[in-house]
Amino acid sequence: MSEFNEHKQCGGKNIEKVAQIGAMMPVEEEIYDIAELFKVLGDQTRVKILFSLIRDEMCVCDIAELLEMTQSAISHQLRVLKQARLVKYRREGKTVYYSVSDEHVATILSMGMEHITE
Amino acid sequence: MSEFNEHKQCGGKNIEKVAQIGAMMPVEEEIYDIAELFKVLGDQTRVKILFSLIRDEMCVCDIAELLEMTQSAISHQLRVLKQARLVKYRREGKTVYYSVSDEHVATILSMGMEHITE
DNA sequence: CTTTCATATGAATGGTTGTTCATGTGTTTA
DNA sequence: TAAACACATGAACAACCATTCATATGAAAG
Repeated sequence: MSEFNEHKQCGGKNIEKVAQIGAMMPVEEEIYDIAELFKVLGDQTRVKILFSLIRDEMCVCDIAELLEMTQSAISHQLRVLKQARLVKYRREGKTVYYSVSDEHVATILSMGMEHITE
Repeated sequence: MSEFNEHKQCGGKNIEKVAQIGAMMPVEEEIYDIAELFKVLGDQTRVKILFSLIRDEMCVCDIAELLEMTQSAISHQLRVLKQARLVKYRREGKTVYYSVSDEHVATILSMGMEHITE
């Protein structure tokens, strides 16, 4: 029990436990992808954009007006969200309408909302 | 002199829609907190730590050994996770054991895992 | 008390990132 | 055709961040 859990210069005797938990760890690529996903969600502007698009699709300049930011800044962030497959778009003439890629996005955001309100 | 009204046609047509969606937006403080939460989750090292602690509590040097990183780096990241209330700790002599603060953490991580595997 | 061990922390640094500015692309209209 | 419009994009810059290094707590053992 505890006599096999003693430390010796930081890391001598918990080899079993470390190996066991290490075996359950997702592979490096999955870790990378998950961190990248949350990194994309870790920005106020992008969170605001997603909360907007959850309600209804919107064109770029309407998002810019809503968030009181430049069209360029919004466009840059939409690119990041698009690359993370969090939003999709459709073209209608000069206008491009963005929307969340699926209902999964709303779920993740509401999980975040739940965590901060407790 | 609104620099946000540069796009005349687009901004003019959708005033109602913009106002409507703006009214449904979470307040600034909630947006900030949600973005901060995801920012904490947006790092490979912290994701690995959380995936480890989901299985069982662990002391700092075991985490360092598992992830093949220095004790200092792990300690710094545990501080970030602790401030975000994602992990808790208990002291036992010289050793400090960390664990996830609640089962909510596993839910958020599995949501991320779901999104990247499609 | 002194030493050793586990962990915490401050400072420095190299790398990353969000916004701005200027410009480019593609579409519609005059 | 040319002009106007909606959006995209490259470069630059300041702000931020994760790790390293050195050092500081704090607890148990000698």
